[in-house]
Amino acid sequence: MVWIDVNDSTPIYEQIVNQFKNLIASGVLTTDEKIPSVRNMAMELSINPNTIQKAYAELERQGYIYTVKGRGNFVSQAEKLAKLKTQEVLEHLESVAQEAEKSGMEIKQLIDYLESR
Amino acid sequence: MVWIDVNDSTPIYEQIVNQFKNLIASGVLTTDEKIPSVRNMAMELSINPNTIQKAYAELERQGYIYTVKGRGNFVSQAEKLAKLKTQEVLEHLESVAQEAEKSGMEIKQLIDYLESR
Amino acid sequence: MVWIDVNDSTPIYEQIVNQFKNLIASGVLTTDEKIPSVRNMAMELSINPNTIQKAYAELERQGYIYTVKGRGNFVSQAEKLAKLKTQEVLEHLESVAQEAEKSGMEIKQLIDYLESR
Amino acid sequence: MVWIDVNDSTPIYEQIVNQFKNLIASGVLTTDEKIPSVRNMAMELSINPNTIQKAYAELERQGYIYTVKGRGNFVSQAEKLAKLKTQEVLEHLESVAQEAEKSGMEIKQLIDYLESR
DNA sequence: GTGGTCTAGACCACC
DNA sequence: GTGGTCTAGACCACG
Repeated sequence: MVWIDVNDSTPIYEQIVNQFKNLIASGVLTTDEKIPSVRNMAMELSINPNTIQKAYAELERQGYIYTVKGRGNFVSQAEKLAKLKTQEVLEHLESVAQEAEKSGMEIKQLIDYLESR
Repeated sequence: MVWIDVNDSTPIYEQIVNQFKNLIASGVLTTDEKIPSVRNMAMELSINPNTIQKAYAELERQGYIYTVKGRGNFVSQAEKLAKLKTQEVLEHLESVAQEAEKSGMEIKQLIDYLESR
Repeated sequence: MVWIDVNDSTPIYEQIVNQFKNLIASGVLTTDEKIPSVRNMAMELSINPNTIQKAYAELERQGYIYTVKGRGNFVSQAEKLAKLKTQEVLEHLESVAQEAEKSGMEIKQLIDYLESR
Repeated sequence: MVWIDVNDSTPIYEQIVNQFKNLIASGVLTTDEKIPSVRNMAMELSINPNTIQKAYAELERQGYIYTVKGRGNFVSQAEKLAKLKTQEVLEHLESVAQEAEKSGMEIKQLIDYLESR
């Protein structure tokens, strides 16, 4: 369900965070569903438990999951989260749009690219 | 012409690189134009010359400027570079598009956003 | 495994880069093998860590190694790199060939030299 | 007869030295022929006379030209110089050969390349 | 004055 | 522990 790419320069914990956000936003993980424990996840990916811990803490901070001590980590209300993620993607899109403008491109070029994909 | 944002977590040298790439791509800096010397730039921004050095080395590596020892740094053929930068922006756009798909969004949402800007 | 020659006018970081490229191309270092950490290398050669850093950054840029933050630097797919290095050597050979022609020599002289080595 | 390439990272004075060495070795310039004065050369190439001075000094040091105060600079015995240059080229070839061996290549590959040019 | 390299020492993010 | 960035200050080659 989740995997890591050591060749990718983005921090491992961040790779994990991103993948969970995608899984939740796309509906693969549903509201109140339990996600793997820190230990299991660490063993499965054979990485340091601290790294998983950090990823889960970040997911909780951003509101994607909630923690119940002694029971595990669970997905928050997924419908709301989909909107959250959508907004985040649009913010990234906004960044690209601004980058394009700063370098003298027209927004139309971006639209053309998306349509021709 | 160029400034740095200490609150921005991206490395200073990278901020400088990006700004020069934009200035060149947008035609503000023209072919063979001299850019500020390492020392002047460092004093103006009150940061260490080594940091500017690193930024300029990266710009040269990416082909945006060329260096003449003892004389300074100069803008490469700007027309070609604009295309280079355009391609780079489209790659960033592609990343966002893939991120959108992974989280269950439709590309149309992105196009809508761009058109309504 | 690696050493530096202070009498050599080529920059220290470049000497290190070249030696690693040779070690990788010749198969002494194999795919995914870990190379010494920046700090260890610096202590062993008793030079500044920044210089090693620069060398490793250059090796990564040229695709010979990849970096995992917090873990270290590792050799990329060595088989492909051997071809890369071969191509580089042939480019150097081409330079010599052109130099020979400019100064009125015959290519045959070069071949004779290589055969009589 | 001689020109400089500012985009080339090799020092200007060295570019001039190399070109004269080639012109002499290939017989374009003959024994005791006068070469342009420092001033003329500097004006023609629109560069600093000091740079030409440095180039001529280097050529004299290597035995390619000799200076007569108040009269100018002249080409040394060209036949000997051709051999000198030949030897230099072979030394460069030797460097490439050693580089090839260090990276696990066969000398035959170099010969093949030269023959197929 | 220009860029290029190196040292010494520090701080941060990541694992 | 790892690599990445930055500062401060120095020396060299080049023009």
